[in-house]
Amino acid sequence: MADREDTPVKATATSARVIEALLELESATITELDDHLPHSKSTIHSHLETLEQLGFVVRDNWAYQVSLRFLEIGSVARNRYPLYQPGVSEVRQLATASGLVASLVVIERQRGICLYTAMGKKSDRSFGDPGETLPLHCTAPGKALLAVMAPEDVDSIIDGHGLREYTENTLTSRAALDEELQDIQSRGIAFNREEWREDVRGIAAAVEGKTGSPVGAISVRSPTDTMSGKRFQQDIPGLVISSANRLRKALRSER
Amino acid sequence: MADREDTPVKATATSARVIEALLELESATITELDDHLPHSKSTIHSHLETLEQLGFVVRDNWAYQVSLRFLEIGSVARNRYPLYQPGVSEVRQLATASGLVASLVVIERQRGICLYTAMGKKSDRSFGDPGETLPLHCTAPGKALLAVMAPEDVDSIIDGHGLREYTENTLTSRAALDEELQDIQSRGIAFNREEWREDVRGIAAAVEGKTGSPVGAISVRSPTDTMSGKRFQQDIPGLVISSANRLRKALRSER
DNA sequence: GTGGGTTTTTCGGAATGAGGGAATACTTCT
DNA sequence: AGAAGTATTCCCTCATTCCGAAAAACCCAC
Repeated sequence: MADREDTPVKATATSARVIEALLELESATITELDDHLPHSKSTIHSHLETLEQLGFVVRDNWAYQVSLRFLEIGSVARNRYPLYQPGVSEVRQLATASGLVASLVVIERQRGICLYTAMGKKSDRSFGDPGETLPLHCTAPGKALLAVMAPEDVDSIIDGHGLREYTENTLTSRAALDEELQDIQSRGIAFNREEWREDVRGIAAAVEGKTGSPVGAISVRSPTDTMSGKRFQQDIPGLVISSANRLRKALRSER
Repeated sequence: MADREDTPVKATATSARVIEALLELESATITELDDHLPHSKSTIHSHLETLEQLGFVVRDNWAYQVSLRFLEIGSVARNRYPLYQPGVSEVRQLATASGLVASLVVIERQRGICLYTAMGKKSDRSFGDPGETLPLHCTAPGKALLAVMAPEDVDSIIDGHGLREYTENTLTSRAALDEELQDIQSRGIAFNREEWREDVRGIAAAVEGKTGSPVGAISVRSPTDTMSGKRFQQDIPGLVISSANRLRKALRSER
């Protein structure tokens, strides 16, 4: 979220700010938006009316909200990923086999983004909604993806986002991260030991395209008590690796 | 898609047109967009650069595409619906029990919109993506919703959209539709007998809020050969009705 | 019903920014 | 290297965005 004032088309940026404010407030009136935005009420009113006519915003009396149009467009964006269709069934199977939360993650706009999440028996759905972003340097799928990326791309991402410390386990030095990525690269699997959130461990494997560039990662996560010992070191990693292998094969046969 | 030239903020409408063109073309260059849009290349370039900076569009060299940001925002829009969370598990259960495709549908912007779709054993995923719109007058969930709406709202929807004929079974006269809605209202269940697409039958029940206004519908659909006779008349309708009842109860206990 | 407080919507005017066309930079193929 | 096609920049003009204030709509209590 750097400077967003230098866009060529300012009015579109204003509309985007209105949408963003609607996201934060869930549902808002014009006066509420007026408090959260550096614009006059009449301006906000114009943009809301425009966005409503275009179908991006719905109003219930005086409460404005973002519409499901975003979901429709988002579905198109998601279906574009060749990983998606074969990934869904693979993630479901992985969730069932492990009993944990399994996700499909891709990289877009230098961020990790969740495409799909399936839940196993003993999992609570705390996060992992489609479209949700997750940091790359301190999650299992994020690190798995970084490990197969071109070094210059990794540099540009780390330079842009830094290595924010989420927990005491977060790797915050570039050297430590590089060493870890080397490790992940040689083993073909990435671990997250409560580096992002307390009491959440994760395991992930990246899936590369034919050029070696990453197309996504498949991952599972769970509270620490269900992810420790041999289960964390061998059993679950085995499931993840074979899922990733099946996915690679499915992708290769498709195109 | 009526006149969209009279929006207060024209630049936002232009950006929306660019996004829409990107949806149709899946992925496009500036010159391709130039052919599909009544704007100069420099204008299109400005809007694409703006949309990219705002995160709504991504580019891979010269191919522009809509981004997963829409999915993220769409998720927020979807989670706003109180029907969604309890509906997902109900739809899954219904899909498993029936072996067919089950969906959760709501009304927004005078259209039926699919919130979630689950698939049973013998179902192919031909349509039903989240965010997908479906006509109201010739689908089971659509008719179920119309049947519990206030008459004036039904009028305004029919007036706005008409009764387009999709197949020879589509109800195209207002009188026939009204009679059908009456029927649905008294039975509490709606049927679609290939009125929208050939060889697709559907069954749905609406879920009303405390004020009687509809909050959504739960439905199943399948090719005709698996939906006929007693199965179509009794077995599946029974499953749908009990699902809807459980959903009503779940909604009532939540708030 | 009637009226006050609140919120939305309309209206005009001034400054700015959107948009078109042509020129330039870039990439890719021959 | 040259050519063809593409993206990007530049500049100028007219339309438009944006604001502030006034008007209208709405909700509440009385």
